[in-house]
Amino acid sequence: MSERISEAELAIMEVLWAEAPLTANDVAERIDKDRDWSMATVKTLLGRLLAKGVLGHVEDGRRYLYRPLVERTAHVTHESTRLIERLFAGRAAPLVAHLAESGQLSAADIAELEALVRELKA
Amino acid sequence: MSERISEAELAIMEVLWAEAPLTANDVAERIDKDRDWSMATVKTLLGRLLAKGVLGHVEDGRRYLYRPLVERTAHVTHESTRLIERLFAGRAAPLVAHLAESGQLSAADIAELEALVRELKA
DNA sequence: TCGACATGTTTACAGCTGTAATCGGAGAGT
DNA sequence: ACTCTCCGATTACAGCTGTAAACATGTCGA
Repeated sequence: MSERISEAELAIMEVLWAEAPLTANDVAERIDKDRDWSMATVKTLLGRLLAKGVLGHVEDGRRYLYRPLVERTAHVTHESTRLIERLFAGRAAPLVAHLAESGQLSAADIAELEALVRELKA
Repeated sequence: MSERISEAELAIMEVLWAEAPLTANDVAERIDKDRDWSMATVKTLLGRLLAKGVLGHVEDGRRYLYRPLVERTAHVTHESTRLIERLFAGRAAPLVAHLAESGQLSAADIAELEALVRELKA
């Protein structure tokens, strides 16, 4: 299970994670405008996601209502884990250390981390 | 610049980030054994990485000595940023929060984070 | 000098991706 | 009943990936 979701497919999933079930048309309307996809593209991607088993559909008259079959959280966990495995030898802390060293942590991030750590210790 | 490095290509890069310059043969020898690649595969990947401009080579007699042209750190930053942008709206703290919620932080990770946060505040 | 070996280059080929156009069938309007 | 329209399904096609075989060429031992 847990087929890979590509970049373009992710855009479709995000729409359906935000709201479901939706028709193909609804999805197309909600896709980030500056992606500028044709309806055909949206239909292709919906088809592929169905084939991959990460989307499901129920018939509604002559069209489908699509809904996600995997949760966003599961996907996020999957992708985060992959990154950590590939680039940080499977350990999460070095990722955070790297973010800090490469200046990718804002003051707000640091404050949040501090609160988070306090909770984790509790 | 900064062409995408694929999964298989990354294995080659890791070898060269660990030690360079190396000949194609050296690289093949150092590739993780259980990846079980033929010499041909290694040669193809080296060629593609050269074409992408992330590897450089100097001639050494009739063969090449390959060396990375991008630093591992730069690549790691690039990939981390991509993940954070795609799945966490560009904010780093939610990533860490997610790792915590999905139980991907070991006790050691938490200890490290604590130390890290203390340093960041300083 | 001649064949074996090493090494980079070219070609191969299936599967995935991004991006679509086109086809075919079912309703809707006339 | 006939046509227009909507919608999923099929087909298209180039570029990237994973994995490799075949080719060309230069070198080195016999």
